[in-house]
Amino acid sequence: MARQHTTSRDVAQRAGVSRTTVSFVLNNVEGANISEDTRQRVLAAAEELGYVPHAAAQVLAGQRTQIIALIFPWTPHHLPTHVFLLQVLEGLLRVVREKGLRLLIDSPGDGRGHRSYLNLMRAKRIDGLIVIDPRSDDPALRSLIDGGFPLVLIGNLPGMPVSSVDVDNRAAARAAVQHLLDYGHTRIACITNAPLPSFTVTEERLLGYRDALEAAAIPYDEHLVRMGAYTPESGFSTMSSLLDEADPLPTAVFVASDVVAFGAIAAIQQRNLRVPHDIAVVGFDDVPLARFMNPPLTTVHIPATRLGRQAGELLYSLVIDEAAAERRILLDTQLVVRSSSGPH
Amino acid sequence: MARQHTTSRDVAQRAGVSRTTVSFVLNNVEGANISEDTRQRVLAAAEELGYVPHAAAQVLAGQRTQIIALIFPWTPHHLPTHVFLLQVLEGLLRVVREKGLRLLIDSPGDGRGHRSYLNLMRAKRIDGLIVIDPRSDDPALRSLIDGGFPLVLIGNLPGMPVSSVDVDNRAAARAAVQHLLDYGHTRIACITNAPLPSFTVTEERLLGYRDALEAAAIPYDEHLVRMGAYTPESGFSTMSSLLDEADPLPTAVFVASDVVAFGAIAAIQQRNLRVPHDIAVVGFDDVPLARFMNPPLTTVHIPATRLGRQAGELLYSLVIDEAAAERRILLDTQLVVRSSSGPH
DNA sequence: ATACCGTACTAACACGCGTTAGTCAAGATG
DNA sequence: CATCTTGACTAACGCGTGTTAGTACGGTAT
Repeated sequence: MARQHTTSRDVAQRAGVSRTTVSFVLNNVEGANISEDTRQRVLAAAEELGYVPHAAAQVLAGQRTQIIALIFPWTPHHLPTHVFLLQVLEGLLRVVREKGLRLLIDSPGDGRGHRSYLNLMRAKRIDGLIVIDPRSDDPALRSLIDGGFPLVLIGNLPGMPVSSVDVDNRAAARAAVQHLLDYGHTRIACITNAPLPSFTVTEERLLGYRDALEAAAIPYDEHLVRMGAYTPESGFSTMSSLLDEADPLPTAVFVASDVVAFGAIAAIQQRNLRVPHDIAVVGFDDVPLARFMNPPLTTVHIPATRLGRQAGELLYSLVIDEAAAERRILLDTQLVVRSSSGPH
Repeated sequence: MARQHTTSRDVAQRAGVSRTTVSFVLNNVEGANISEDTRQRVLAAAEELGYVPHAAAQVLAGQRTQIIALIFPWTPHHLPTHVFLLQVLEGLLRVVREKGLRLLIDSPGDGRGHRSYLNLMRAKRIDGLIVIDPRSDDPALRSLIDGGFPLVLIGNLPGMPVSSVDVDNRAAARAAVQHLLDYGHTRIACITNAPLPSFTVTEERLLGYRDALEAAAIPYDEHLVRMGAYTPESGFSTMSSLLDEADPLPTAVFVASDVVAFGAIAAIQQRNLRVPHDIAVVGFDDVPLARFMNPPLTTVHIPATRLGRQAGELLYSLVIDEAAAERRILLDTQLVVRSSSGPH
């Protein structure tokens, strides 16, 4: 069996040169003087033997791993509805491919010790990582930042010296609610996501909601604010409870996440209320399916693919240039008006 | 700066023992006789120094990489609508976590040479891999199989000696169409996915469609069969063309993929036709959002999460036990009847 | 008294690569 | 002629681990 890894020694032997020469040739080392003749001999030998350098050996000899990691906060259970991840992957995989890297994915989970994604860096398994929706109380993140590891956030972590790519969630949410105000709505409910205190994203969107109301001099009514949990099911149930309990009913709802909005719309329609006629709905994310819903969903477009791409490129620059300074990039959002929202 | 990796030598020095002893202690080597006293000293030293073994060095010394890869055939561009991937990830990440592995993801793309996922194995970067929707004309797959690398398919590759986890797409599609026949429909259109000849999945679903028609003695009408492309957009446009050209209109459509069905439904509704009243729709996949559509989508449930889990466990057994025989696992599907289908 | 044996360790090798510091011959220079 | 450069290579080290083959030694059996 050819179960034996062919090593650079095999190539050297076949080409009748030393292992060093093989290394020089295959890595196109600048200062090395290799005659064109032997160069070709080495290349031919490597080709014939199907030589592929042993990754671990290269790493150990001081090279980079050529692997970066993407860490996302969603547990496996919640994953299937997080289309956002796919969009980020689209952008990120493009960069990864361009740069000849590989991508490892993981979620922090409860992963203490060995399982922690912090160990990915400590064990030098990866060159750097991207963390989506970082939690401010994550100790692993602190260690990474303190350790000076190449790290890019998708989201933000106020006050920490770390590179990030993000959107202005607060302003975007405010614009979405403003859109409803412009339509004449004054009784506007809000379904945001789980109140994990350290997830800044949902909090910011809630703040944007309050900003808009405040600017319109509409008092904040906590009975109109509910917490979903990233899933359409949670949208369905929280909207249902809202319809049960709110009196009078809201005439519009701002839902801080499209997939949750899908569930909310289903709940509204199940009661034979019509969207947007009886209740207008605005979502957040502009998931690919949003425009194919019935009715097509008015929502805030987040350039998720570009977030992924920019994060990848930023991380790459950090990996290549260790002295690179931290950078914070803010991408634009855009309100996409479709048919789920309308005049009061 | 503590930019220096702490090695097992450091631990040895601090505990006042040899590096070998450190290795014995930390790996709980069976035959080694280590006194409880020094054992504790070593453990303490490792803890104090925050020692984490260098992954590459471990691999080079003959250990496994503890990394497996998931290869999926969708280009970045098509990724965002492939919720199926997220579902598979849900199951797979669970296994990966249980076994203490890491997961690397990639798509074959056009990746020749260095970029090919084949090189992941050749460079010994991973211990094994899972390939979704394998193409029979993929040369990398052949090499992997011939090379005896640990490999599990999600999907199938008839006639190849390789482990796989799959569902019976043909039977499931047949059941879905039979459901429409039972409702009294006789003019049933079909929207399946791109006719890449080597993707067996879509072909099988089309065959199931034909099986059902044939059993009901309904002639196959190629004008009622269209090719989508995995996206809601493609569902929208193919359905639109079907509505333009088919005469008389079909009273039901079998769409071989939920996300495409969403687009198709949008196209139907845009013409002020009603689902299921004017045209009944049955999808395939039972994506998490299917039951929250308007109307809720009748579809074939695929246990995608379990596909991921089983594939992971199967792969793990192949990695651990090199002599393990190939296995083919077939999971059950189930028709989920909701409101997008109804009587003629 | 000598051979033996289990306990508690350690020296040294191998894994496969990148790379630094050479070697050696041929030609150029003083 | 002696010295220096240059071209074309190679011997040998280090990366950090796992592991095999040993060493030293106190205590038993013969």
